[in-house]
Amino acid sequence: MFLQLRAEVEDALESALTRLDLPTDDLGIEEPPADVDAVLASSVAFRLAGEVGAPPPEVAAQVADEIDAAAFPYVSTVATQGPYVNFLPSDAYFADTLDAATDGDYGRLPARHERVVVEHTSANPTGPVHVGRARNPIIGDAVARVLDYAGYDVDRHYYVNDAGRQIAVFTWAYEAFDESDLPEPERDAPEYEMVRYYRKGNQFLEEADPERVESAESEIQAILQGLEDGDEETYERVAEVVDTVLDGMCDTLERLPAEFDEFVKETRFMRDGSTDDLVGRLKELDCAVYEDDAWQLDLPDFEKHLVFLRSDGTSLYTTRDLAHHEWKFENYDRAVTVLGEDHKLQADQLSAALDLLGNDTDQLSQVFYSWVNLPEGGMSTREGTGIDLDDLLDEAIDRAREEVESRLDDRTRNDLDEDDVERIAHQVGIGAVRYDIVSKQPTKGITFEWDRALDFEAQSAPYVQYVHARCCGILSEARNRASDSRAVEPRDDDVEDGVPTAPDADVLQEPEERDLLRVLARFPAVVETAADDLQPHSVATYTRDLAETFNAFYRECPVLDADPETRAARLALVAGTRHTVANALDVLGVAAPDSM
RNA sequence: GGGCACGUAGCUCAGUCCGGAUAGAGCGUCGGACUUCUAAUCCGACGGUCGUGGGUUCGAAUCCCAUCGUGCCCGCCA
Repeated sequence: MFLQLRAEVEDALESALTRLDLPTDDLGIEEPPADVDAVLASSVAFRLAGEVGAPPPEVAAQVADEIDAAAFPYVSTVATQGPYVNFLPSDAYFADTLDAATDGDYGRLPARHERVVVEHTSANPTGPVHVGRARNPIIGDAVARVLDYAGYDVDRHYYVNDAGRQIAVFTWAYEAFDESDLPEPERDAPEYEMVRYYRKGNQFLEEADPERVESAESEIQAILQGLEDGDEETYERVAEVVDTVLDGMCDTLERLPAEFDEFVKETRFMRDGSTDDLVGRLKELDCAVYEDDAWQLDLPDFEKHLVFLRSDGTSLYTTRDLAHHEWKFENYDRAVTVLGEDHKLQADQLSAALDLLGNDTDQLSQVFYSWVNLPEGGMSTREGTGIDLDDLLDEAIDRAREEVESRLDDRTRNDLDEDDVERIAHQVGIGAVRYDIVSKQPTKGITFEWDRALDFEAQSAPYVQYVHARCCGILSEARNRASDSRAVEPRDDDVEDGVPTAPDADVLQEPEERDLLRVLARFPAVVETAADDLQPHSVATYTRDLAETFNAFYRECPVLDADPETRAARLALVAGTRHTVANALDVLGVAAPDSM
């Protein structure tokens, strides 16, 4: 509704200014502060005061006079407040909001028939997923979800770096060392078992005798060369390591949840010849130079050259990534990549090179986030420093379970069985971890601290999830009472699952009811903006706003014991809130518990 | 040295891209509210030179310049 109202306000202002013979390039539309009744306002009078030769409040009055509110279904009144022109919503605005929100798909925007690929995580398959990396799947998955809600046709890709030196080291180490030389794995999972070879191999290369290191290096080099030459046996050796570790990592990522439609391997673009083809085209570019026996690009606006072919004739990660991106452009209308801030320069160079190759780089958007560090520094798979994501999630679930159980004791509730407790512990524990990360601007630095990451108070997931549980509680109670009364009186045809299908929004006149409807009305616009800006965290901000507004309604407006007409309308409002909270949390990838 | 990000209440953050109505939350502190549709809730109080200094503007947390602090990057690694 908000989107339509905004369109009406634009229309109203534009035509009014045109009739007054004033410029319409900046309508000054904004959302007024909370204590103003209007849903939208315009500050255009400030700008036009000079031109008109009158003080802003007078200009505002002229503009307001020129608008006929009756011509716009969702505008009831156009009023000035000092220099501002305020647009107040009509009854139809509230009625249609109530109606729209009771749809389970509320917040999903019409299909755009545009294919988007969201690439995220893409962590090297070298070991367990640690918390330092966890921001990528959480933000990436939320970006994919918000685009999905906004009507895009979304695919999620994990780009698998299976051709780099680290993977060659890993493959060598896996084949060279015996399990009896390794420490016990930290968990009974493939990536925890495998990472021991990786760490052992790296340690060996740093500490062993020079001759032994040299012989290891030649084996590693042979693996790299085998991949470059398209040797089938080498691919298989590497794939065994990569696939095993990746499977384990994905089990962890699924817990968030973060799932992928496709795992795109880097070697794919070596095997299908597209990297060779790309190298040929790069050499033809005007800025291509051959220096120090290597082919490089002298990119404008970049200080350093970008090497795309080594002196030994092998390709680099960036070269393959160029082929990878051209492949994305062929198959999708848009490509979004979620990357750590340390990849910023590389991403800019990639973009510049793609542009020179004749691609439309407007199709490519990159979302950057800063690393999660420990108070004592960064996390590293190779060195084994860091908090495993599995441990964080387990701890979160344990703490959530304690919370649920202590509440059970306090309230002597008997409506939850063991399965319920376990389900709630998972939803709340994982939701809290995820919400904590997705609700912040990705560019802000985060230092990991257990107590802060697992704080269930504060502005966290449980606060919002609780609103969903409350809504479900009211609705299920309404159903119970409806089924009790059905024995004596016939079921009302206008009632579905205890919720009236055609409620009368006009009876919702309490300020708390109106405020809630206003917030509900904004949800589709929030989704649209979050998708346009690739900023899912703004949806998290919205969920807090919605939860707070619902809690005020909950305090002031009894639902089940109200008179029948009010009860019906309020039930619809609760149902609408439930869908909105559930969908907003779904955009963030956070579960919405039916009870807590 | 160069580039990019970040700096808002004691702490953690919205708001900044696209300038507008007394800068909003939560935590913590202090004080209140459960015979009521779930108190993981709500209400109140205290708390801010929006890093600093200039500039643009009728108007700046928001735009520009400078400066300080922190992080990241500047490899024939990925």
